[in-house]
Amino acid sequence: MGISTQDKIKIAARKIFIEKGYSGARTRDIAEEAGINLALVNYYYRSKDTLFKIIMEEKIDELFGTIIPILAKKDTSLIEKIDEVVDKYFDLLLKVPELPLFVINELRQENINSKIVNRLKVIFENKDIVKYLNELNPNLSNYHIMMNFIGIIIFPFISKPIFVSSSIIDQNEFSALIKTQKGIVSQLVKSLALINPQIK
Amino acid sequence: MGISTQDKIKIAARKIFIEKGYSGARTRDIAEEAGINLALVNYYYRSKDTLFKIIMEEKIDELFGTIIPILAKKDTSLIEKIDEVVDKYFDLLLKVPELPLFVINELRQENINSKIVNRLKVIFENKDIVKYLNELNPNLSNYHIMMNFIGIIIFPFISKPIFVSSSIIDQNEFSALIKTQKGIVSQLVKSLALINPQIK
DNA sequence: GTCTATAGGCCGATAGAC
DNA sequence: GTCTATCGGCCTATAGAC
Repeated sequence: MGISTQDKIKIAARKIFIEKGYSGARTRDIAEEAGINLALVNYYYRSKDTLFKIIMEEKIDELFGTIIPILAKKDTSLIEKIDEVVDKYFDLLLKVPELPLFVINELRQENINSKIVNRLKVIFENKDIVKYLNELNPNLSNYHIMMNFIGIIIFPFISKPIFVSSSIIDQNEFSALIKTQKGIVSQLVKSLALINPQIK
Repeated sequence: MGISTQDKIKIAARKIFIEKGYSGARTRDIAEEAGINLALVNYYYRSKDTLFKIIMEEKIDELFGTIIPILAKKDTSLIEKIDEVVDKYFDLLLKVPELPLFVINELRQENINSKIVNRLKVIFENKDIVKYLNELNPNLSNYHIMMNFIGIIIFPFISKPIFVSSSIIDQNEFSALIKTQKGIVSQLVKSLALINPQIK
């Protein structure tokens, strides 16, 4: 069984939108990448905008959805949760390193609809998650913990373009760096426990 | 003395490019923001592309140039250097929080020219900087130290869109969070010294 | 230097044949 | 469902008047 035309378009759209962003991507790029006729993009998805919103929603779920079921579990310790989240994120981000930068960058533009906003709110205001994360360091606010927790995990992937597109390192060296980075991240997240915002 | 037309265009271009990225920005937006006639953009800067490259170079210097003179100083301790870098970055990024995301995102596209690449290389391969930073943790490679050092400082600003555009927090709350974040970042950078990539 | 007007090309979207 | 052809609009860039 081959892939349906509709799915070919979606697969191509994922690649092109992530690569070039909404305004940099052309429906012609997507059609070419999918190996189908330009008119079919509109036939199946009505407009570039509709297609983009579908991809965006999917990617937000992929990026933030990973974290919910793990952190909300009731029978694991906080340390186990952290290790599992770091594990899962590195698996995901090694496959799609551009994901965090794509999502964050498009969130900044006004392409957002209320559906996406609500999805984010559900994640960040989930009471179980807030409660468990707070155990990490009671001196810090929920947002600080959340911001630093997520930030420490994803920043190696966000900073990738600095090192790779400037040819300071290449793709292979980046992959090697990331293997060590995983251990660093794991320890760094746990060291959030030691931080006291009162002292300097 | 008023501002020259040429400068008005550059000031407007900074704002528009940072807000919308290269492909999302229109020369019409820039002209309107500058309060001048559309044709003058091309009169003074020949093309959108030329103007963009000027802004980009300026912003890369702003973002990465800050770090060089501080880290290369010979008469300050590593801890003093870290504190000064964190200080300077927070001053800068409180004024232009969108700066890191803008630069990194555009680096990812192919808009780069060799001039910019070279500038990055000069920074990341400066022997003094490499030597001093390595004192922080001899168990880690230069790139790991550099990546984590820069990453820890800038990720609060990069993750801003996640929290702000989803209305989880607003601009004022973000500013308040950032004040505490500065202390966290300072301690987090120093805790890189304790990390051992061997253990898990 | 600054304006108006427009060229020229690209892009999203659709009409209509098969 | 898939194609070709094309429309209409927008965007960068420039020609030419002042």
